[in-house]
Amino acid sequence: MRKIDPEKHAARRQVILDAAIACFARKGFHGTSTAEICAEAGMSPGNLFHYFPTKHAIIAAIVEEERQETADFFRELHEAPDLFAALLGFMDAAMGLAADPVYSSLALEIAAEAMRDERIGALVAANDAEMRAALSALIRAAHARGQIDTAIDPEAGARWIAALIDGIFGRIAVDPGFKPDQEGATMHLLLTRFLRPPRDAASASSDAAEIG
Amino acid sequence: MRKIDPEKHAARRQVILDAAIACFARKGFHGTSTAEICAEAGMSPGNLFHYFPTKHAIIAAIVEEERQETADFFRELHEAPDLFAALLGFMDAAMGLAADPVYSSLALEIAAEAMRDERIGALVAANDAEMRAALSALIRAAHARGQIDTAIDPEAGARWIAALIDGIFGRIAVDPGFKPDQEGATMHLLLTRFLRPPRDAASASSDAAEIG
DNA sequence: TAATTATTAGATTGACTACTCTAACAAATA
DNA sequence: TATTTGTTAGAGTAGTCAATCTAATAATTA
Repeated sequence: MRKIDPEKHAARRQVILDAAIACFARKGFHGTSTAEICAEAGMSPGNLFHYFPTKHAIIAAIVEEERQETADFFRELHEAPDLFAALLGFMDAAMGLAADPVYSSLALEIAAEAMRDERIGALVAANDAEMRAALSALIRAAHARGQIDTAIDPEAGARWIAALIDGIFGRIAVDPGFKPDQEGATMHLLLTRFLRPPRDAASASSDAAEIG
Repeated sequence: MRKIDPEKHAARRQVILDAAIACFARKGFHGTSTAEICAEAGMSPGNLFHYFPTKHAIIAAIVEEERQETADFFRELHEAPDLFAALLGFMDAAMGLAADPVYSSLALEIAAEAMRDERIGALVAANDAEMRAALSALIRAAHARGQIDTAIDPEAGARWIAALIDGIFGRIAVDPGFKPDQEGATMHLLLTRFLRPPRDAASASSDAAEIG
């Protein structure tokens, strides 16, 4: 008998995923036919459906791939001496990804699909929760080292940092004048003012008073 | 002969638009068939296509409707005595809209469609440019009154405020724990620290130094 | 009232959809 | 070598899609 070669199998799956990513970024999930993915991947529908049972399974695999990549990125982040600087580095990396039109189109498409299809929604929500958990852990560690203002609640801070990342992708989608490589300075200023510990106790408490 | 009654005509169009909004929010633009819109609107396809030549024209009309509403909102904003407070009010209103699942689904769907269809993309970009122009004008006026830090460039500031709004909708899409009515305080803190004039000149310049 | 035209219904069309089926081919084991 | 089984192709299926067409009806004006 013959056994399945896991490496070859995975490589073949990846060919399909890469083709699907290109198509979904170009025309969206529902705007792409399985025939188009077949053409991009250079294979027959019989072959494609040998590796994925449904079109839905393809986008689910893409979301899972995404999760892996984000998790890998965070694994290295905690070793940095200055955690606030590490956070800025993470945000710069997010800007770099957003600058890639394929990546940003895909991210937006997945977010939209998450609202329509609750199976995708659950996967995306899990990814997001994982990222926010890493971010709030980073904030907590930075609190201990005095690198981020303890007035910032770790969970709330993580949420708004995540919102800012979502916002970057939103800008790419609707604002052709938003150039990631020129917007880094303002983003750093925003994050610095939002998160950095105040120089003296008085100014921190007066900020808090203003938001009442 | 018989002339077209503009009021009746507009009302009938609105029935279709409202039905389409409900459908698009539920299942997305490409996930919704014209037959579904007909069912929701309670009319035949012949009738629907009497008022809109294509399905695309329907979503285009929805985007235009959106533009009107945003413009109306900004018209009143400039008369406020405290422009920073007015901005916070605007952001609170955005959070209120985002809390409506129909509105937020639709906004995300339109953003995703803007990346796929350049005709929609152009409409959405025009809306966004209009909103950012209003925001930067508000920042400039606030500069003159000392209500917003002059270290914030009006255009860059407007871009990142817009990014924050996009981010709110992103949170709604992927983070079920994001409750708009509980996140206002952190948002106000972020905006206050980002935009408010510093209490003394020294701290403003030291912020600037940190982002180098 | 007669003529005109806006409005509406609903069956229909041809293209397209995700996916299946059958069968051939290729590789690896016994 | 013989056999098993993973891999591939491509025609085919049942159904859906946006949009059209024909024709009937309702409202307005002359």
